[in-house]
Amino acid sequence: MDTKQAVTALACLAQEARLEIFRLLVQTSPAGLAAGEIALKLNMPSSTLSFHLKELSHAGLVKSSQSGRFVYYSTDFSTMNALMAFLTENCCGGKQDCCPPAEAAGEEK
Amino acid sequence: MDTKQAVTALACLAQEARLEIFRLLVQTSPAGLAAGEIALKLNMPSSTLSFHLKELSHAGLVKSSQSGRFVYYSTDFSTMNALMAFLTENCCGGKQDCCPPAEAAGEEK
DNA sequence: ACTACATTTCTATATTTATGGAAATATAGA
DNA sequence: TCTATATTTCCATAAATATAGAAATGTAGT
Repeated sequence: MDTKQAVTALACLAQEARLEIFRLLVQTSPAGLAAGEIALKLNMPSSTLSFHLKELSHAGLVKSSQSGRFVYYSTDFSTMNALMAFLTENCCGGKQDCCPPAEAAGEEK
Repeated sequence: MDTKQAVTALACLAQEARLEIFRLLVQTSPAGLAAGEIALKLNMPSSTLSFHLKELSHAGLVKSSQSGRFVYYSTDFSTMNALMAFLTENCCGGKQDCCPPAEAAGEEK
């Protein structure tokens, strides 16, 4: 992931409505939710939701699949993964400090 | 860190100029740099830089300390830490998947 | 106090982004 | 085809954000 992609992904999550949408999809992962269900749960006009879903899709943070009249959205974890790696590397000095995974390997600095 | 703080921090980093500033400060951590040095390195007008530094300060991502006529800026890792924790918890389903052990550079799933 | 330099605030402007109603599009069933 | 429902696109408007020159402020040395 390069800087531009990171900025796009960050900008996507840096918006209350979109962060809510994304968190909801994380919670319901991997099944996902139809657009209408999201709109209902978050009490959001469909056009506004559609706008945000497009942004999230464009940033690669969510993926969609049509099923009949419904469009299901779900988290694309690979992008979130890449974003976390980018931040760890570029914004945490590569230090484990910023990434507390409670790992077993025992490497310490 | 609550949602509002997370959105503020994310919005701060979701801007090319600010991300550059922050990365530069991470690289020069923990010493930090004077505002003028940053402006020089990034070739940025001082007023523009000052605007962005204020944003970063307000988000708690950087801290400053005056020394004579210079104001030194440096990374506040505790906020970045909290942001990473927030993302891991809320946007990665609490899974380790999103928080790779940093040593596996080119690992692909 | 005066000068030099560092940084911030003021100000205006340009640009981007968010919102939501209305219309259009897509899908399925009778 | 007609109708009902799901989702998206179109559009206008409102709001937030970025940029940078000019002026103001702060700090130190003479």
